[in-house]
Amino acid sequence: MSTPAKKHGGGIENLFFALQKKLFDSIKDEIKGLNCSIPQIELLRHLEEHHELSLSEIARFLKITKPSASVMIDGMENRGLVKRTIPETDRRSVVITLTSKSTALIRAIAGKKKKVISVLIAKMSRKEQADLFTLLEKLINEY
Amino acid sequence: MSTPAKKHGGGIENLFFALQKKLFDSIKDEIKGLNCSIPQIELLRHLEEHHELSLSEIARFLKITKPSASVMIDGMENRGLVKRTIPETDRRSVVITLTSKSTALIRAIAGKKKKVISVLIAKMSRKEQADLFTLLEKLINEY
DNA sequence: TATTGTTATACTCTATAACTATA
DNA sequence: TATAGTTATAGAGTATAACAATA
Repeated sequence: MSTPAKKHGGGIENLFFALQKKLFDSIKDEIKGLNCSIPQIELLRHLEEHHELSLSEIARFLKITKPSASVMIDGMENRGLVKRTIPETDRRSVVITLTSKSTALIRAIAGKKKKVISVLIAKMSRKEQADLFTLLEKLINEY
Repeated sequence: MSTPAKKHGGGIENLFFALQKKLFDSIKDEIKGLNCSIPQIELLRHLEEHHELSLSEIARFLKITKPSASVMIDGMENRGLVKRTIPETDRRSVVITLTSKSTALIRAIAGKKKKVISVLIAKMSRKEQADLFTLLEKLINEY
């Protein structure tokens, strides 16, 4: 009983990474056709939560460089997904916000992601689902 | 008690995706400098388990097209990480195998991935770890 | 004809280096 | 001088279309 998980190629870490790959692959399938990369979707979700972010904050959140973030925002701005504003308080900086178009898109994406998870947990009992979420929550909050 | 997880922006699915992002970000940090992308590492791990794979099998596993797989293998072959062989039984196909260099690399990567997980679960009790792994295992095996 | 893989070409994501504008 | 962001350029990863070799 001291080694609870031994499948998927030899260790508990592989269990996590197998799950991670499956989630990743499923999301890719689901969002195909929405014309939005996974980092872009993460950004939209984060913007929905924080309402406005500077370019530096976006780069930090996505763990990419500022030039990369700048280019990404260029593309998203051209597609009408975000808006750049220069605040009067510091005219060097840029504030990025959602648009009505991206607000609608977020709802569509949230639905597709929810679908991935519901398939994933469909065969677990209510009790198992509750236990799993409690443990995942603990894991993430302590990280 | 019917909705066990409500943090991280409003739903149980976000818990999964928050975990997924954290794992992904951590792995990226850990493997920085090894000069290997995450798909390439997944492939090496898969090759270690299956010993040899055709190009089509690789494309299917990574969920990329055959031309993309071909290009990826070009790069990995140039860096001495895989070897192409043409089997006598079907001279259209290609068999990809590991090299001694990549066998060593896999060990290094496995260590780094293990480290990510050990940090992640460090503050959980043995009982919690065991419960979590049992549930994750069930999740993945039923998927 | 069907299958396996490659080549040609193009687009997206990311990086580093050098730059501009503002503080 | 330091900070926030942009532009120029390059490399990796991926795709589609067209191709070659083998079955």
